[in-house]
Amino acid sequence: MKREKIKIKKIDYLPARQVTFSKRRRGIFKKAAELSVLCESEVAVVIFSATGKLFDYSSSSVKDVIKRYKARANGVEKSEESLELQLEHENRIKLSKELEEKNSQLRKMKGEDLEELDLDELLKLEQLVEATLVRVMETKEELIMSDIMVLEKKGTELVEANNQMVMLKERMVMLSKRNTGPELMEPSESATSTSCNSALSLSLEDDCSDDVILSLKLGRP
Amino acid sequence: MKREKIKIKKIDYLPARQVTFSKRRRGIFKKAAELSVLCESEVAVVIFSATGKLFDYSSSSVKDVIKRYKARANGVEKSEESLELQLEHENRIKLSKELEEKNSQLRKMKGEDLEELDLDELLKLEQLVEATLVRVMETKEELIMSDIMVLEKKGTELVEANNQMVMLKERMVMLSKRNTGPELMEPSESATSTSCNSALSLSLEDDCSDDVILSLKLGRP
DNA sequence: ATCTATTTATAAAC
DNA sequence: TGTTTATAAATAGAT
Repeated sequence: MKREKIKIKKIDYLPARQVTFSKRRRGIFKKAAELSVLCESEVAVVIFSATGKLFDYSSSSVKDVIKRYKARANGVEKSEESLELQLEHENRIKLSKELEEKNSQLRKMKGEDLEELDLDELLKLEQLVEATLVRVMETKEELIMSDIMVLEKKGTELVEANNQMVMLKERMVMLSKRNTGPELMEPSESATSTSCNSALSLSLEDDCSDDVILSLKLGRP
Repeated sequence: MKREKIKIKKIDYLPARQVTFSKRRRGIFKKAAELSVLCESEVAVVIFSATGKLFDYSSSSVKDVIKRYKARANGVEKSEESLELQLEHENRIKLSKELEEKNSQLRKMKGEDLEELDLDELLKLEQLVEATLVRVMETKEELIMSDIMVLEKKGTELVEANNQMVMLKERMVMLSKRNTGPELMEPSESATSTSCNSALSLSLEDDCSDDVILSLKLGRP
């Protein structure tokens, strides 16, 4: 199976010509579609086969593109356009430029197209990006601290709740001792709590496995 | 230098988009031209850039193709076409088919597309080609023989002319002997001539270098 | 506009 | 028409 370079002249052999026609036709339509998307342009392709069959493609509508073509090709000048249309056109141009500018800025903020910038602009961009970075880190710290405080508060509440439960249990044990004797007496401990600058480790334990057990962690992994 | 696959979506970066637009636009026009030539079809491409600039290409005339498109797209039926046009069309189709058939035959005579033929057809083609070959060889032989005969005739004439010249010369020598004495007497020879079936070799010589000298050859090298 | 590494299109064969 | 494959052609990115 080897594919040869072909000369661009009529393909004599009919079956080959038909196959080539349909392959290349699809190829052109595909290219036209790609161009219209990549570059936001309006494209129309009209093809008549040797036998007179019509094939067409358009990114929008062939007829619209033809209308537009005729308007242009017949030399319709700006003076003939309505004022409103002119204004619309100018407005669109202006908006496009603005959008382009924003796109450009955005890309630079993402570190793209930096080779377009001179040293001064690069320094400014650097400052801008650094400032952004600082704000981001600050915001992050704030959020973390806020989370920590929420958790510490919850932890405190839980410690409190745990202590109350422990006391409640002791009371229940004493009550049951009075009723059934002292042989079921158990030891009891107080809960502990630790915290450091950017990480919180909190643990509440009770010797008895069916008691309340809490373990919370927060920090950079 | 690395070229990446791109996604078919609007190119954000304006300069890149402009470059791509012009490259691909030319690409499509080229493909359209190739298709029209390879497959004898009529192709028109109309492109409006994002800024509204018009670019077009057509194998014939964009306007003609558009006319044809409109006639077709608007559902102009055959009944609306003139009778003359219908006849023209039918005639063209017929001629195209004939041409196609001739092309096909010609290609087979050149030994192309032979895989399309069955054994019977191949045998016929072989006979045809062999007959052609025989005729070609015969014609060639005839031509050669005719050339040989022409040359033999010319050779004979030249031998004759040479003999006459020799005789003339002898007479002149004799005449000069009578006037100046016998010391300048020279020898003289008769010419020789040989010929065989398909090659002729003819040579006429005289001992004296300023006499007539002829050497002719014809044959397969 | 020019240069190439790559991707894409496609001619030939099934 | 659809699929496959080796090769030609187009082209993205860089200059």
